[in-house]
Amino acid sequence: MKPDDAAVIRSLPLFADAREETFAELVRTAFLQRFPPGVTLINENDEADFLHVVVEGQVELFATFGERETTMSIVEPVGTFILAAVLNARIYLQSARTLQKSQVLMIPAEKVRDAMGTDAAFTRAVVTELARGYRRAVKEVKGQKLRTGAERLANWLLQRADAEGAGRITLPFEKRVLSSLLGMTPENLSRAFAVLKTHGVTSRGAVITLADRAALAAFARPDPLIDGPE
Amino acid sequence: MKPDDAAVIRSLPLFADAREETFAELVRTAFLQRFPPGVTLINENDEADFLHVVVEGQVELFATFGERETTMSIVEPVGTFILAAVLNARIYLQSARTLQKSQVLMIPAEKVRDAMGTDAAFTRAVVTELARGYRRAVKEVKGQKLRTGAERLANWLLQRADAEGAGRITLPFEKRVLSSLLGMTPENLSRAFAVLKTHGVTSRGAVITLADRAALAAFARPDPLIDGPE
DNA sequence: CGCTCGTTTGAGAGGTCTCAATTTGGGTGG
DNA sequence: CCACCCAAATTGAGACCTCTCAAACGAGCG
Repeated sequence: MKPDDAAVIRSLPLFADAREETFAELVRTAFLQRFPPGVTLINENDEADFLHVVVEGQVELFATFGERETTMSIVEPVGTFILAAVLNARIYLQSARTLQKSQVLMIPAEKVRDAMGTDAAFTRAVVTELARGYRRAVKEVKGQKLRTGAERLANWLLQRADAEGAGRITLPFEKRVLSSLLGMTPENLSRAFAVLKTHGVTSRGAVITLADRAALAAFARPDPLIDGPE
Repeated sequence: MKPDDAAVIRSLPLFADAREETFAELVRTAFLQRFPPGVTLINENDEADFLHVVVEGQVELFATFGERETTMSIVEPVGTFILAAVLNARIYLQSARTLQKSQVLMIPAEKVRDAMGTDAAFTRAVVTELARGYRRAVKEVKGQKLRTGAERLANWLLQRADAEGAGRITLPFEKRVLSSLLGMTPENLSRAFAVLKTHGVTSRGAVITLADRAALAAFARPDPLIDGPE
């Protein structure tokens, strides 16, 4: 691993407060691997062997039930995934596949658990990160149960626009993935976009333009208790 | 608080491994309050002041979006709620109200955070409990996105029947609450029960009978990665 | 006994899904 | 650089699921 990769990972909330020895030991025993797009990294039902850190690229977390499948989240640099399964030494609830050429750091689960026993600051960071993820999942449930598909899309667009600080968004992945992330079919996403056209949303390919933010917000009714990043 | 109440709380996974002083301090500064049914204990958007432990009765966690409302979970003795908000000193994402006459222990959030700094075993238990809740929430998302209403009901019934070890279930709360917990309307729950009639499910009032577990399971396709308790 | 509230049933509208047919747009190879 | 090609996206039709509104039913309680 390159020194600046290590520096970026070190700056993650999860590792920033850890002691030097703790971080060194975690990184020393970790593997940094490159993957082409479309590779399955983990399968639900497998034992949680590694904490994963996306250093480069894009990873999709998804879940299945019989033949049905849904996208649970997209992890981009620098983000971690399946912390909970690692901590409780459980099996994965979600599968993961690369959407782009990616670079992933894999830290042995055992080392993470060991580090918690010896580094209180790291443990505190783990708690904070876990609680953050927990709250994200709760918000996801709220969005799914309380909003329609078009509302979820509208709020996703608003959030994205705010993050990019513009009225023009470029989708970071295919619409098919977005539809699954929002809990609908690709066909339905198209129709949701058609609905939002009456609120100033136009799309050409992957480029979405929000002509009237206020009108879209009036429809979406964004709520920090559902849309907030944490 | 009565000594045996303290003993029950002490036996919770969250507190079982804590040092004696830690537990004593937490309980010493806590309030044990009784509430009649229908009382709102906390409101989403309020600051997280207390970790709540349901000692007796039944508490409903719910969330709202505009005029819409949905039940997030039901907490029964002895269970805790809103741990994540307490740990990260954030606002509540969910509201809570009593469904029955209840007794709730309220531990000041600050004391919980303090205890984590001084008691590593307690901290470890907090991590485990958090991760458990996180995984529960992920499973909830999976169920909502991957299953139909009737399927969610069927799996809920199977889980309940297994817990009670019988083919006959008595609903622990109103069907209205169950419908909201499962993410549908009361009318739709009735129709879901009608669907399950063809799979051996009959109901008279709050008493549900599963005549043919195998047939119901064939319809529900229970999955430990969605239905499991943790 | 009769009220009240939860539940059920019915009808109709809206939302979502599947299947199928086009259209679009990006990527590749000539 | 361009034409082709294929996957992704859109559009349409019909079925299914879910929601709302309304009314009837039933159980529990005063």
